[in-house]
Amino acid sequence: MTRLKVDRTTADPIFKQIAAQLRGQIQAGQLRNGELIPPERELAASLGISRMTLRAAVDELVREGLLVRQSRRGTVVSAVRVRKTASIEGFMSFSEEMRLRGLKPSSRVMTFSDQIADPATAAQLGLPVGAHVIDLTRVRLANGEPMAIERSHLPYARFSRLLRFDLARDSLYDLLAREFGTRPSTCEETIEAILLASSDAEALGVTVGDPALMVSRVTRDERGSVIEVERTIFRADRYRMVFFRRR
Amino acid sequence: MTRLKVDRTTADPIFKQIAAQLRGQIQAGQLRNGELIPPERELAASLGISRMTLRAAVDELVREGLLVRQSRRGTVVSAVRVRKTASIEGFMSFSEEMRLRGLKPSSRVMTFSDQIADPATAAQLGLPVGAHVIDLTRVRLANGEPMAIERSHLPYARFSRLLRFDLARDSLYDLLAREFGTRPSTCEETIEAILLASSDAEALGVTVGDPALMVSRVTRDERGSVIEVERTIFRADRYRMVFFRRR
DNA sequence: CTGGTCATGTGGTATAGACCACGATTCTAG
DNA sequence: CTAGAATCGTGGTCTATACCACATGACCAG
Repeated sequence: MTRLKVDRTTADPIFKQIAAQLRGQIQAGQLRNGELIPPERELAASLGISRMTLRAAVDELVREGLLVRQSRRGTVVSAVRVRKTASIEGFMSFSEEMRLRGLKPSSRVMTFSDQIADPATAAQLGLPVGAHVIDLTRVRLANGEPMAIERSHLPYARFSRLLRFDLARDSLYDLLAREFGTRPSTCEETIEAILLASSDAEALGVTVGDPALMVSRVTRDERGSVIEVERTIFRADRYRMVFFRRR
Repeated sequence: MTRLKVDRTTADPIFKQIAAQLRGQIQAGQLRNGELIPPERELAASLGISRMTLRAAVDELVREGLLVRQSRRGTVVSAVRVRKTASIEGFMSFSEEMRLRGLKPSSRVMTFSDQIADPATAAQLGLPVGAHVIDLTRVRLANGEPMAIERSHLPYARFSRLLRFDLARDSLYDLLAREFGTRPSTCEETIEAILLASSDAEALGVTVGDPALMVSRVTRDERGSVIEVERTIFRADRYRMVFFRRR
């Protein structure tokens, strides 16, 4: 285990510094899988910090799954969960996900206008019946190949300015962050298997009756307001979802 | 906010007691969405506990998303995420999930024997080629209706005793815990959409060519050893997956 | 060699106190 | 009345210390 350093001059909390260094050493393989890290008291003393501070750092990595505490034995490195599973935590937009996989995302815009919301969508958005919404329907491509059909609805009152932008080029989440200072914070997803209807199959360039994954998502900002309701249909032959889960 | 209680006679840690009570009050709606809870110092003093202990409790609920800390302002209730989404965190066996939904799980055992593992399964289990595995294939029912076909493989060397039990009645995870002291700790899941082949469709009592969700799972214990490789096929018309995600 | 006993060391929990940064509030000078 | 200054209160961080339960390994009696 390489020597860790504490910098008391920065604003960065000590426990975050330690956590970052430990994380780096684990991910770089300097700390090997199954290896015991030094006891908390010893490690804290050698760093000149309190044991409680060190524990805060270790806690972080335990939550991330990189370390596992074994009561009365020690704390071991658990890097089982390497980089294989990318879409682990949090959630991502199509653009973000494709970039993470090393693919180039793009879009073909099918619909981009404001409309009267159907009652179900309005309810999901937390809007009154008859409210205006932005309807953005895009075929999403990765390296030029159709992967999914994504239909998003956003409250018009809040995001009407969005209609000025080119959603074929820009990422929706990027635009929301840049132009509105809005960041997705939580979402609720429903995943089901469907058969492709003819229009969707055509847009994706596959056969009618092929299977597909349908992911419905309600996205909220930090304050809990719904910012987007989205339904994406993924080609089953090109897309699968991978999760890493703990309990 | 209802008065909280601390019991210093139980083995249950104080911070967990407080966390459980706060969680209950939020979920019961006694603490309303957006409401500020009392300042940490004040609440800790009124409970006769240290501020750090109270913070440990609050930390738990913050991680669960039930509370949100706002620096220099206070801590607010954020119960957007009500109980609607059950299958949120961690992962569950079929039995556990159905019970949580208020349905009665049962099984029809199709295969339950030891076999030579095919190479791919052996690799996933971390066993050498040609190793013995237990093959457990069951039709899973909820309230008597077929919901899924689940095929599990477990290392024979470790779990051979399992073959003595009745897997039509018992939950696999329950047995692993009770008889082997083994608890699933992490898993990696892959979700895809497929079309049902004739044999699977027949077992589920649906039509060939219907869509289905296929969930492949590699489950590990606390020490990172693979304990089970499982592939479950769910009827699309009766099953969807729901996730709550944060980022 | 065997079985039990006991000391040691580990993470788990709890405490009381301290200082910081900064938003909100109150006070004060003009 | 207003603008700026001072204060207060909040969560965020850090410290030093204490005790607990129990896994482990050393030790000892037989």
